[in-house]
Amino acid sequence: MIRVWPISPRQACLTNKRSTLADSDETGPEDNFMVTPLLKVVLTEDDGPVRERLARIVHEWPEAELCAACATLEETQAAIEADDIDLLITDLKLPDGSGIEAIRFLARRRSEAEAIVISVLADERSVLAAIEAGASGYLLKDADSIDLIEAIRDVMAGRSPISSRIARVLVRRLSENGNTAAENEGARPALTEREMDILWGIAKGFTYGELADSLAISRQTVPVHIRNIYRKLQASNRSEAVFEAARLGLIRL
Amino acid sequence: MIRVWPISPRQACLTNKRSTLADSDETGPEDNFMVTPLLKVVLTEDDGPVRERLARIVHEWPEAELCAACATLEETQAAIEADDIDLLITDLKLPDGSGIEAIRFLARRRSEAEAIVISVLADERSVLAAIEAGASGYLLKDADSIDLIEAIRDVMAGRSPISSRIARVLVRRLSENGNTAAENEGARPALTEREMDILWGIAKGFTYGELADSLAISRQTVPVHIRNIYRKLQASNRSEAVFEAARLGLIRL
DNA sequence: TGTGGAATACCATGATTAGGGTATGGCCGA
DNA sequence: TCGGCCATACCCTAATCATGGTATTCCACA
Repeated sequence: MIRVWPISPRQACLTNKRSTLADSDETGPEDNFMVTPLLKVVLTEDDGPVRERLARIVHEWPEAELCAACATLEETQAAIEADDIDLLITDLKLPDGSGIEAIRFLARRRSEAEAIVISVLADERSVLAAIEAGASGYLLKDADSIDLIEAIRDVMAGRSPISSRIARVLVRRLSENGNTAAENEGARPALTEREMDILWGIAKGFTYGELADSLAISRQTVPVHIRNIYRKLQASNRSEAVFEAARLGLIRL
Repeated sequence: MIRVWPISPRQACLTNKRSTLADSDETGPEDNFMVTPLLKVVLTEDDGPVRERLARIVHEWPEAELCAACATLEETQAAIEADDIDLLITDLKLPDGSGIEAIRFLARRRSEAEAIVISVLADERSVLAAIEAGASGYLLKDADSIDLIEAIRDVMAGRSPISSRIARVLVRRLSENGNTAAENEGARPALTEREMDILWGIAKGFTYGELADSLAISRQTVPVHIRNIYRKLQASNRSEAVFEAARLGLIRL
């Protein structure tokens, strides 16, 4: 079965050139439309009734083809192996492992496929692990009524359907980065330009002589700068200075 | 005017301990409710008609008090100064600056206040800057119809109302972290436990003698491990080894 | 069951480098 | 004019690097 399907940003991005996609489409003046096979979906959920309910939603949606409805990690991996799927919708708590492993498995096989998590878990570890594994969507099961089709449309269009409670975890994580960076900014000792040059050389393992040559200064001047760096970083030798500098973000790694 | 208001996780978190938080799931016993004044809101939006529309929504909502409806950054900062507000709803593009500055300003004055961005901007820089400045919500203006009240409820309950297109930016950023970490995992040389001990000591600036003492091994053994570390990290001295180790994420800073 | 390899540990020495101290002078902005 | 930054110079001690070795344990593979 073949259907007309609007090009998603994701798809356009994934094949190489947009022109390839556009050229293969002869259905009309709108080159935003192309002939696309059904979206191949695998659904994983260990709870039978819930799985049935979700499966029915996907199944009744004419734009997708439900390749498999799995209850375990093993089944899911088999389903991913068996078929080049476009989307995995998975629970996290599975009897034989975590849905995160399924997402990783999918990412390795088909990096262009998408994954949506549907789970009751909202703790930071689960959420971040799922995102880092490659999930693009994360819906909380306790939501009054998950609009699964809306979520699928979102994710295939390059957006991320995420419950607001889950989103808070992401926001907190990212804002922490900002805060710590900003805090360190204040506590960061001010090194002079020359000292930064020297610091870089130290990190790269240069000796006094190499440092002097590369900066075109006297060999005897180098250790003076180095000692000033030690004082400012409260270090007493090179490796400690590099460690402190890295910790304070003075050196970009 | 005084109203009964459920404790938000945010508020619970600020008052004291996490236990309060866990118990505060909506319909619990009476001590989950407290007497609270109206939510004090400042709204900033440079486009007049849009501002009027949003202001009316907030104004007509009985649970909030609209302290000010501003068109510029300056007005916003003045409004924040004038009143201990609970929530800032702001656009990013303002005639005299960025709404991000308003968020930063608010974070400095009242760190417990929340901020929601409503903007047409969806680029990574704007989104991440807003989040790092302290925004908890980010709604895209092109959304068909923003449910502002729902967003306010979300954010005051410790959730993060975020448009799915914006969420994708956050997801991408966080999953990149995961990927680079995972990639480095592969390229990362495998140091033995002993070598990691030694590496730590090096980073802290220990000498051979201190290293030997702290690990209870012979002074002569230390340089052997160190040379092995150099070989594995392709370094030729201590500082370079620390630098490489930090770069590869072998050392948590 | 044996055997190779890796990791760990120990020993020794000469050449090189780093670290600490102290001193002097030029330059520039407050 | 003073202080901070940069640069230069010398000397001495301590530490490191690159070499040589040898021995033990443990694990994987044949």
